[in-house]
Order: sequence, then C-alpha cells, then structure tokens
Amino acid sequence: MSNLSTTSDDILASTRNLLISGGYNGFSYADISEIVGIRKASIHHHFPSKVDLVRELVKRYREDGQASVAVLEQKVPNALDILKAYANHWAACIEDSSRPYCVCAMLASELPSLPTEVATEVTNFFRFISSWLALVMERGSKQGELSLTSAPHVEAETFLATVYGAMLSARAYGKPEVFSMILEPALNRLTPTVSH
Amino acid sequence: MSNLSTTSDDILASTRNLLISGGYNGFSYADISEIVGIRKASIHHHFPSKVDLVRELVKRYREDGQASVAVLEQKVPNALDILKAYANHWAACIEDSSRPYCVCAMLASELPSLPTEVATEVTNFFRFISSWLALVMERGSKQGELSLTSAPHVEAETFLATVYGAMLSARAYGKPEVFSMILEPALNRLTPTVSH
DNA sequence: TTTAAACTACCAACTAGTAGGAAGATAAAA
DNA sequence: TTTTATCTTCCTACTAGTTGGTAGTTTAAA
Repeated sequence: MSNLSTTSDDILASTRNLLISGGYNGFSYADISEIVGIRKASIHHHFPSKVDLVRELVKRYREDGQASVAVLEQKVPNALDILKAYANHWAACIEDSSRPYCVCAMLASELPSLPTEVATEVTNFFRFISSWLALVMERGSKQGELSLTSAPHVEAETFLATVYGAMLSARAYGKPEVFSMILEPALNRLTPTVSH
Repeated sequence: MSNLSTTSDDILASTRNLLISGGYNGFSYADISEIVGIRKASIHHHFPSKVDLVRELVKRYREDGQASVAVLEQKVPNALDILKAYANHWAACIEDSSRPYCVCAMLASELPSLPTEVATEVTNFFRFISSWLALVMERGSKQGELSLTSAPHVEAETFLATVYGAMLSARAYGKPEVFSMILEPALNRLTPTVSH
C-alpha cells in the first residue's frame, strides 16, 4: 500500500471542499491547517499566497476537466449521450453530496471581487466548457444525433446555463432531485424525434 | 426637495451592492461605514449584528419582489408578456450594470456556510419566485398564451434555472449580452405557434 | 426630559503572511 | 566512505491589519 497523496494535494483537496461551501472569502489558511493537520505556516511553503493556492486549484480543475472530456469523447460517440453523461456526472455529485457544486460556479458569482489572476482562470474555465459544448452541439446536429432550434453556440450556452442554474436551484431548495427534474426535459428537447 | 432616504436605507443599499459583488464574507461593517459616511459602531445601532443586517436585506428583497410581481400581474395580462418582462428586467439590470446580479443568487451559492437565519430567508425567496412562475405557467398554458412541453412547475423551475444560469454566464464571461442571447430562444420555445 | 442616532475608544479573535530554525533526505566532493 | 552542502518540509513565534461587536458618551430633535 503506497502513499500516493502528497501534502500539496491534500491542501488542494481541502481548499476545494471549503471553496465549494463558502467561496473565496469563506475560508482561511487556519481552516485548511486544521483539516490537513499541518500548521498554517507550512501551507505557505506549498502555496506562498492565497491567490497562488486558488489560482493553482482552478487551473488544475480546468485541466482535469479537459482530461475527463477527452476520455468521454473517446468512450461515447453519440453527442446526445455525451450531454447526458455530462448531466449525469453533476446529478451524481449533487445527489451523493460528494462535490455538490462547481468550484467555478462558486467563484464566477464572486468574480467582481476576486483577485484578477483567479478571475482570469475562472473565465478560462467557462470558455473551455462553452466551446467544448458548442463543438458537441455542432457535431451532433450534423450527424442527426441532436435536434437544435438555434445555432450550436447558442444551444451550448443555453445548455450550460441550464446545468448551472439547476445546480443553484438544487442548492437553494436543499433538494438534490431538482437538478434532474430540470435536466431531463432539457435533454428531451435536444433528442431527435424518430422518423418512420 | 425632501430627503426621503434614511440612514438605515443607505446602509441596506450599500450592503446590497457589496453583497452583489462579493457575497456574505466579501464585505465588512468597515466597508459600509466608508460608503455611507458614518462610523462602524453607528451601523450596529441600526443593525445589531451582520446576521440582522443581511436577514433584513433579504426579507425586504423578497417583499419588494412580491410587490413588483403584483404590479406586473396587474399591468400585463398575457403570461408570455409577463415572462418577457421578467427577463427584460434582468437583462436591463445586467446591461446597465446597475444591479448586475441577484442578491439571492449570490447568497444561494454560499448557502451551506451561511448563518441559518439568512439561509432560511434565501430559500424562502426562491420558493416565492418558483411558485409565482409556476402559477404564470399554468395560467398561460390554460389560456393558450404559453406552449408548455412539461408540467407547469417543471417549466417554472426550468425557466428560473435558465434565468439564473444566464446571469452567471454573463458574469463569468464579462459579457452582459450573453443573458439575452440565452433568454431569447428560451422565450421563443414557450411562444405558441400561430395556427391558421 | 426623554429618546434616537451618532460618536470615541475600545476589545478579543482572526486574517494573510513573514522570519528563522530544526529535521531529514539527497547528492556531490573529499 | 565520509564529509559537506543543498533542498524539502515542517515547525514555533511573530506581525500588522481586519473582523464583528461592545461600553459609554455626546448631540440634537420631540
């Protein structure tokens, strides 16, 4: 049994959890130190400043997302199935309350008050997700796997807004099932009607 | 020219602006005191604690919302026009950056880390908007002013999620026009097709 | 003369961040 | 092989500034 987790990873993991629950100003180095079990000053060794810490977290969050997307695209050929898998990923996270909110949704809502380095990284994340979804929409439309009523990039933004809005609603009501309740008809709308 | 603004109202107004930009933990009594032009301690005279201040703010935010909805319902008979007016309200706020984000969207994302008194008030706000929209959907559907593809309460949640998701996207990209880009097709989808 | 609303002057707790050092591992020079 | 130097990781101890909040006082209007 090897020890694969480094202290730096533990710090990032606890930062992610704290960030998801209370945002950028909702946690401190003291909070992290309690969870990870090292002293405050030791965190500064790994991440000199809070900006460094959160910037790195968001950067990796995007990179991990890009990697997951690559795997998904390889495994699942059908565009509609990709959208369903993406929705199901969040539905599962919210319902088992493992990662019940997106780090970047949290930070995006605080965007005007964030340090610019962090804000830039957050914007980059949304640009990535959005352009990926636009590609999925376009391909799915061409291959008859998706039925679009607007331009692919508009459908992408609509879908993204629905996912993130549903995430917020689930949190606001304290009812995880609200997410799926909203996503199900949204996906149905994109499903092509069977012609015979 | 009478002075209609009280100190207490000034405090609430600056709290709202600070809250919209950085959330519950993103502002302090010192910030408010600088803007309003009174000493920190004087704010405590009007609102003994931060919880009192934000709870009162959210309570009034909901009450103002309920009043606006009542006026809207009286002025605008058609259900689709009501939804359009609601969307236009937010589009205008975002585009002229007067109130570019909803106080309760901000607080809802921080919900798990909020004082329970505030959290309850935030949940109440969403319940109010949601049940109002459900009523609009149901009435509009019955009178042929809206074309629904799901149950009224599901359409209401979908519309709400779209509005709040679009709000987040506009903020994330720093592009106010994204809001209308998303809302336009969402409203089109609810528009009945003219039969002839 | 009572009362509301502002004030000055605090407070303890917490904030991000720094200085400097101890312990161990690694690696290169003797 | 031993010594010396460097690097990593963590530590204790500290700082300057901020946080929400309190105690007691003045001011001005009813």
